[in-house]
Amino acid sequence: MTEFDQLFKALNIVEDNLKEEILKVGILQTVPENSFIVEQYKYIKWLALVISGKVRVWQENEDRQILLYYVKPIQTCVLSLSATFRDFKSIVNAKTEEETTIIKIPVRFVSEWSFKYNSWNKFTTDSFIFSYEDLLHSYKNLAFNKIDKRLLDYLQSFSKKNNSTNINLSHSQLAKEIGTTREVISKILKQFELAGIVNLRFKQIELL
Amino acid sequence: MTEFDQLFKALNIVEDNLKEEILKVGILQTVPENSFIVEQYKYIKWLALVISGKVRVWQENEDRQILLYYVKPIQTCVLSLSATFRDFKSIVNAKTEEETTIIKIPVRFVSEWSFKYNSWNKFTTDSFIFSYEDLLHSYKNLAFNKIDKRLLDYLQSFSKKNNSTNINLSHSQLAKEIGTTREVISKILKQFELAGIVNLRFKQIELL
DNA sequence: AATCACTTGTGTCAAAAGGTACAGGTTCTA
DNA sequence: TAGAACCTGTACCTTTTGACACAAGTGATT
Repeated sequence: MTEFDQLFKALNIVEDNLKEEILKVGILQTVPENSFIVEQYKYIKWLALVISGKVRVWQENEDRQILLYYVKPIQTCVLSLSATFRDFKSIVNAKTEEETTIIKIPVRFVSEWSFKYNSWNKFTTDSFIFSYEDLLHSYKNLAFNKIDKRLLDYLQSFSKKNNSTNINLSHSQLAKEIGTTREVISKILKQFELAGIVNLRFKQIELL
Repeated sequence: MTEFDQLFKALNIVEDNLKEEILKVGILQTVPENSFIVEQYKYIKWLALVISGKVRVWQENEDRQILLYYVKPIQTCVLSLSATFRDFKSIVNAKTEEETTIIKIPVRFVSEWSFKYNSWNKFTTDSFIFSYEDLLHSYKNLAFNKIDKRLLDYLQSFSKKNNSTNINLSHSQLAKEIGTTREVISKILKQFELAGIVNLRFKQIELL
């Protein structure tokens, strides 16, 4: 099965015309690790659909940064999507964290198709809805929970997603995801260890 | 001009068929102050479009709450909108803060029209995009800025929206919007006054 | 003018989180 | 095997924010 077929299947694209159009204008591309897919303040020319790999999307200030979400197969970055509807600049950064295969669609087709093809319309709408709720969840989490709770949540959902109780992340990586400093993470993890919640090893955290 | 005509004009609805449909199924309603439009965890049956008045949308925890946004004329609550696309429960609360006139559309039409009518499609898409960026802005603000900066931002944008340097809000109302306590607001406002940024009067803050 | 509900001001203390500094551990590679 | 680069642990201090307590001001109503 080609990458395009995977895409059609995952997005429930049944219209032959749409398939044809996607095959005609879509560009399959494999991007190495640590490459920027979109950069803050730059114009977006393509909508990238991730077929395999992983893309990290975040925003940054002068000194700190905050994770917004990861784009995984088969998804797209909502913020690129929203930019394509307005032919606008990106307000976030997105960078591959592994070798990633994407299908690129020139922006001008994206909004056109959403009115022309039902399945594409559903895909864009669902992307917005899903992402909005995801961001809302993060916002609520940030507003109501202290760092220890947020860290524990992060570890648990990470473990769940990767189907392993071993989390191979350094303290500074965790700090970057959660939006705090390395020392704070180290201290809290130590508390967790004393409380019997985790085992700490070099670059590895085991959830108990 | 009727409320429906106002709506058509504001949303650039030109299709006669769509106008007809809206007139047929839409219900014009005037809601008194402090009424719930949607309640957290309850099913959404109608999409409410605000014609005049003001609706506050927020989320709450056990003890605290956090403002998400206000729905003003002519807008709709994105979260209701997203719920209508999935016929789902509300994850927020929305309550009128003034007497508010709304047009209610039964949910099943909302997604149907978005594929059928270009202007409706544009309206829903724009609502999602606008709201997403709005929420993103709030998220970033919460993540990177301290309370004094957030308070000042709030005051300035409030003043801008209402076209007046006088802000008639009590300290506890401000605390509720920003997600902190009344005392913290009082102290920060006092600092602002000493710094010559504001004048404080009873239930009124003048931005200088 | 007395009362009530609400608002504002402020002092003290505690908790949460961040910043600095430094010691020492692990891994890799030249 | 000696760095270099990165990771972890922790002590100490500061800033930010929140919690509690209480005094006093304002406006409306009776």
